[in-house]
Amino acid sequence: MEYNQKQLSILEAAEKLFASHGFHATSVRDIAHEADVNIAMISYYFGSKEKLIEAIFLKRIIAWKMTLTEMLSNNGRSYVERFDALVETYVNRVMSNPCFNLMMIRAQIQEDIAVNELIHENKKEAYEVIKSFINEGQENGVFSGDVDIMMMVYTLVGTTNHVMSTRHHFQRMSNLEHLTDSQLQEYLISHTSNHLKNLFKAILIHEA
Amino acid sequence: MEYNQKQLSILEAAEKLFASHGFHATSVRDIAHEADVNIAMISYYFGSKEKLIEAIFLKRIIAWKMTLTEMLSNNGRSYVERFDALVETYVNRVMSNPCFNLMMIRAQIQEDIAVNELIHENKKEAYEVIKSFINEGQENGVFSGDVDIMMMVYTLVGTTNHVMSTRHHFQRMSNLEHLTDSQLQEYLISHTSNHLKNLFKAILIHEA
DNA sequence: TTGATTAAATTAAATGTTTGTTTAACTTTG
DNA sequence: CAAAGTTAAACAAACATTTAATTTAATCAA
Repeated sequence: MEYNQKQLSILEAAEKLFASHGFHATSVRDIAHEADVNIAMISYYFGSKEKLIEAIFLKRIIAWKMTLTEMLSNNGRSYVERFDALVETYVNRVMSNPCFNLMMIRAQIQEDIAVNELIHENKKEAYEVIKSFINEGQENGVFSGDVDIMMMVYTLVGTTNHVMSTRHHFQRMSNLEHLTDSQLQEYLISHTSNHLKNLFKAILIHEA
Repeated sequence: MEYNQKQLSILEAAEKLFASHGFHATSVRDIAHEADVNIAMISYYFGSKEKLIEAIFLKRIIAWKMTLTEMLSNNGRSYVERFDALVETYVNRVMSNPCFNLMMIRAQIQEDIAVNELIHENKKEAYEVIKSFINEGQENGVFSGDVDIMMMVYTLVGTTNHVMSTRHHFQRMSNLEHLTDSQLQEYLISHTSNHLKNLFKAILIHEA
């Protein structure tokens, strides 16, 4: 799991190219060129193009699982605070790593890719963690009881993914073409997470 | 624009294969085989693989534009009724045509595909139609004034797309594996549109 | 209704390019 | 000096597209 500099530049280049052109449209030659290494190094280090994409997913998925669990099990903060943190952190993470998340979206659509099962298992685990958290909040009377948690998670993920993956459409439609890429990213993070937090609170929090 | 039976079976086969494997992973040989026509017929009728995908998009986009405009400009129904119809019809349309909509999602992610500009123009048009409708409802005091219409549309599209594109993950996570594909589809349509209608009404309708 | 003529439809085969991967030779490193 | 790293070249397979030959369908004068 420890990668040297050459392996890391291959992983980075592959993530970038797989994200913008797709797995099949990206040749190992393209990756080698982008990473500035010889073509044979990819087979040498990763075995094959398929194994390469698997390595990319594993690296990211493990990192997210840790963040999620730590974030929700932190008992120093209230349920609402932790829920807000969940939305904010998720949105931030997706917007800050467009390349990887585009790969993720693509892989979920594709049915014939090997990493698909890996993704499903980890999505399920993540969902169970969130569900337990909400259920706990419901038992403590903080969250409303008649919430479809699954659909709420789908709205969180679906909205964020859609904003991220069509961010340049969004930019043009909102007349934000004067913003730089990082300014746009900042705008989308705050805008999307505020929108979602409002939306969820409207159905999740008992009226005072 | 009038297609014969052979052209239609090519279009149908291509839509199916592009959707499940992606544009680049689908060879014209695969399409020819699925459509049960000779390989050369695809170049003969559509010129190239690129032109073929453009033809598919044009066919669908024109149909949706008509539906949307008719639906919202129907003055026989109230604003709320028309808004509900918008959500319901959109969700229904996406869920009932998974192949085409997966192609759409894919194309929006991909930056180097020719149809991308076509999609952007039509998304913008559709958004303007919806925005005018909501604004009209706001002027008439039916809808709340402080709604981020753009983000709401992104939640509609994002949630629906995400449910549709990961519908088999959804099925497994919800323990609905006993349902047939068409039963699942029906379940997802009602479930998703109800969820979204509730969500939007919570932020869109003035409290009575 | 015939037979000739022409354009459209259809085909198998060939084209030249690009693909992922391997090889075998070479260089660097410990 | 052996193991790991690196390379250009070679490999067969698959790719989109074109070609040239053949069949089908339509038109129309006799």
